[in-house]
Amino acid sequence: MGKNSEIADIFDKIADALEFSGEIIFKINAYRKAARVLRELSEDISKINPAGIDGIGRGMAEKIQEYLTTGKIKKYDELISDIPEGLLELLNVPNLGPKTLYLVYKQLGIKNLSDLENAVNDGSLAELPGMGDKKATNIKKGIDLYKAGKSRIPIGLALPIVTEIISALKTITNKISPAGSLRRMKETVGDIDILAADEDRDRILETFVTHQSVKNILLKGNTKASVIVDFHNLQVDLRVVDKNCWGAALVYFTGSKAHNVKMRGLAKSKSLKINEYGIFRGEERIAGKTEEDVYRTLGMEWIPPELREDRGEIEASLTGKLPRIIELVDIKGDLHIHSNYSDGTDDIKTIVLAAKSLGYEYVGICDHSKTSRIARGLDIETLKKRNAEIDHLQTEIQGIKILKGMEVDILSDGSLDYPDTILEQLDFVIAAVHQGFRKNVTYRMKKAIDNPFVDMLAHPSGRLLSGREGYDVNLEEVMEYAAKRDVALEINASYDRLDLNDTNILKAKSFGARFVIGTDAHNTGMLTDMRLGVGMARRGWLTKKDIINTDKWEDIHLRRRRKR
DNA sequence: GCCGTTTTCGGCCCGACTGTTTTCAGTCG
Repeated sequence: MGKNSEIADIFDKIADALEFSGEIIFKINAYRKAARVLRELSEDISKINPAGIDGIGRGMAEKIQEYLTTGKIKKYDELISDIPEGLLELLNVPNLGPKTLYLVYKQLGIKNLSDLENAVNDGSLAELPGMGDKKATNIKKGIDLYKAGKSRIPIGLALPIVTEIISALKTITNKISPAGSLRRMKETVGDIDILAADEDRDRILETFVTHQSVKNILLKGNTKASVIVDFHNLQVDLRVVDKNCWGAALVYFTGSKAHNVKMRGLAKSKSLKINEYGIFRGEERIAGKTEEDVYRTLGMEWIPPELREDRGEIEASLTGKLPRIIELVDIKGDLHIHSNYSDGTDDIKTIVLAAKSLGYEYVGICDHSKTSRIARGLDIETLKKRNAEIDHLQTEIQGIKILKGMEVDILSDGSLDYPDTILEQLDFVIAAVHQGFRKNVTYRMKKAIDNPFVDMLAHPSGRLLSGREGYDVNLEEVMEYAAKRDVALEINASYDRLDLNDTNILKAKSFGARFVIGTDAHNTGMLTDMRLGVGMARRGWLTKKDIINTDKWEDIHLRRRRKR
């Protein structure tokens, strides 16, 4: 939705500028809310009357109209006129907020990231009023996270733009696929690789570099082109190969590097040579048309891209012991969805119908508990009201089971946010840490796991791909504890979380843990993030059996159903 | 800046944590 997100971006930038200038927080929040509303709007804002939408008042409606007619918003231009360009970008540095940014700007004249780094390193930042060594150290950490996060973006953000480009190219050729880390479903991606096979290379390359998302062309030759797209300044490389080389090229460009190195070594041990054009015995090309062909020639089964990290997949393939990893179609329901009873956007009925249209057999409504005030957590009365609504709705809607779940906060002493008598009335409980990230998290999580009504543990590490460190927790200890007590570990499929990630999944699996994949969706559009969670599970070598929401609801071996 | 309307003004965004402080400010979710 082009205009919607363009205007939303400007509103967010206005909010940043206001925050920097010390404006009252309510005005800032009004802009942020309007931005969010615009992003989540299903209609094109240029086609409807913005007045009347919740969160868009007269002022916002006027600014929207102004943008639609003139292409700019005067208020924004005025606000940023005396702020150095790029300065507000530093608000994305974790641990550096608007107040501190204003302080270092006024006192030290800091205008960009390298200024900031210098001020941290030479100690001048630490000497400012209200600052100190620890704050400076935290900002330094923030700078490191910021830099690391900037070079790669979450796969969930990259997928839509890649899908868009690929579908544009599909009008020309059917032989086209993402490659690289995107195809392997890594949690973040740097550059994007796309592979195509076509006779008419010029036409496909030309279509690619003239795609509407392309901001500038880095290079364009006979077989490949590189561009920067107008989305997080992402670099996208397209390579076009001969149809006969498709399989070999796809293996080569999918990687990983470690996987390819081992494959080449294997080929060499059989007196063969493997490259992006095929497998060769001397001068003779003996394979390369399909991926299956390539692997078979080396005595292997085809290996799913998500496993190609040299974590034992080549050995397993050679001995016919590759696991049959989970697929998206195996998922029978989503158990982590927020309704508008807490901080979700959609009402329960909308969610249920969306879940049904995805083919799910059951859907778990899963709102925040009362202590998560900012997320509009439910007090007990509201919870009862919500549950009654679910009961009523179930009489109305057939063909999908609606489950009463809650994402219940683990409090600072490790107790849960509702008494057991309330937890008992729910179909399932996902326990979650939402505050006190540095405070006895290991102890608190274990204590929560001890509660017989806790069935699952939400986003166990707590890290965000956008740059928040996870909880201060001994994750292995918690995962092993949960595995022994039959509490399922969540693979949170929200694009910024992907938590547990692949390495943690592999570790947890070694403890015999069971898993649940949930989207943590806050609107129905986010339900499709399930594919990201499944991707993570596949990277963690999980099969259908490892994941509880691949079973029918009645058959799920739920913690609370155990004999106690 | 938005919202409701018993109020066209006065609420709204609250609590935890950290680090700097000695009573609080900044950041985060």
